[in-house]
Amino acid sequence: MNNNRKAPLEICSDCLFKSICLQSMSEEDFNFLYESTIQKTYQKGEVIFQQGEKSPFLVFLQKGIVKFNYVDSNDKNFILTIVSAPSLLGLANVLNDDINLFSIIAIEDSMGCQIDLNKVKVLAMKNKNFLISLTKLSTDMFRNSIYNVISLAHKQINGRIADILLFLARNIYHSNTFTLSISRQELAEFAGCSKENVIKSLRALNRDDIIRISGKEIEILDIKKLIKISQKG
Amino acid sequence: MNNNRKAPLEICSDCLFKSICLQSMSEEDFNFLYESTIQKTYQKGEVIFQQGEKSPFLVFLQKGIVKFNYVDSNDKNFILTIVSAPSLLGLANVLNDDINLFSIIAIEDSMGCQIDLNKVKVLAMKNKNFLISLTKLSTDMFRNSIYNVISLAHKQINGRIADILLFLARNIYHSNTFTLSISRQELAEFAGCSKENVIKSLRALNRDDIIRISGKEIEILDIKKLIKISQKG
DNA sequence: CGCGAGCTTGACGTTGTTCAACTAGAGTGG
DNA sequence: CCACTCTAGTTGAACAACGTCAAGCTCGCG
Repeated sequence: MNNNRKAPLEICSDCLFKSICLQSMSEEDFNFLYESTIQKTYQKGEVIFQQGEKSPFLVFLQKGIVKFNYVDSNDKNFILTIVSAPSLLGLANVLNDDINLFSIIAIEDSMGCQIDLNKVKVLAMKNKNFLISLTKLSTDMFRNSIYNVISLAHKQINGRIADILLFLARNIYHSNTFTLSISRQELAEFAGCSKENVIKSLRALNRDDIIRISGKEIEILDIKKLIKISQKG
Repeated sequence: MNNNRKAPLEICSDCLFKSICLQSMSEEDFNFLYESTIQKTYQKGEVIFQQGEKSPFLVFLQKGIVKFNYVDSNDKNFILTIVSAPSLLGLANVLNDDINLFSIIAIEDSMGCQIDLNKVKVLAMKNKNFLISLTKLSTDMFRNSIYNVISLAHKQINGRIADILLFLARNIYHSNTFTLSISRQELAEFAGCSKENVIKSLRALNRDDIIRISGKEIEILDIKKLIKISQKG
């Protein structure tokens, strides 16, 4: 497999994950972790973690964008959140070694390193600063998810679409102009509504000169109005 | 203040929090924590953690039921979840010492012990097993919140009310017959809809002999049908 | 060129909100 | 003891929001 190789040290020399690790562990411990690390590329649509299965690794996403996708008992898809590199994926399973609650799927061609979960556990037990770092990452996720609950549960479509656009601009694309990595259908799965209503909401924002859309190209023209719509719900 | 006293060791002898702590720390360490612990009673409606403030303590809820309440910028209330004793409250702030994201408010007369957060941190740094226990509790919360997101975001009212009734019966009251601790309005804040629709949904379930309601008394008669409604959405 | 997937639009029915009116029970003061 | 008031609960009607459906469109690709 050409998308699956041992991470060569040279390109790892400026690896963010390495530098984060070295803040809380010795070079020796990092090399112990690094030994069994596998660099992988993921094409758009490829599943990194499969809902319902166990995964004996974490993935440090070096490049790309992924969605957290939950499929319910009626085979409906829900996007719980979208995450861009750099990010450590799979943490929800570090301490409880349960099956994956949801899938993580690339929505852009991505690259990441599979890190042996057992070794992570060994190091976390051995090194409290590393454990604290992991725990912080994990609780951050919880905090973020609360805002998602509130947005989804209690705003109507325009407010939710505004939320999502702001989220994408701020947290994923880091720009007010971006090319959407997901379809209208997936936007609907994120917003918790039908794709038709996503379209109508986007059109209305376009008509009112708050955003400019052209296919998957989106530009936020008036971020203050967008924030107002988000807050009003 | 008569609702605020040093926890006397005698009634603490069969304390669940103590026995949990002693699984991962020495008696000496527990006494260090215990020294500054204050036992408090909270009346129904009393705020235990205030959204927007910092709280230099955790609370181990020994008795009672509380709601996690978020107030948004439009002064609307949202109940994020309901938790019953025994439970450790305030954990979201252990590692990130930010302000409280939401309030925690008693919905039944309750009793809990305030535990000094700084001492918890000292012990968590010193004792990795304790830190792991705390982290597990914290990630459990995250996992549970995912199901909440899905229910709230993507089900219609009957499904959400069914979810809430099942949640209350299983996780809070531990019985299919219970006396609601919250008003219809609060149920609406939990379900993310208007109180009128909560009432109509409850009436319909009552009419179909799936539940029996009389004021705040609720009895689940046909749990299988209720589960079916919950799954159907 | 023609196919297919994703996108878009409008019509229509369903679901949920808002509003206003009414009821029941609890507390208060004369 | 009776008004009076306050709050929570309830009901129905009008209206708005949203989902579904069916049809047509666009664009990339073979």
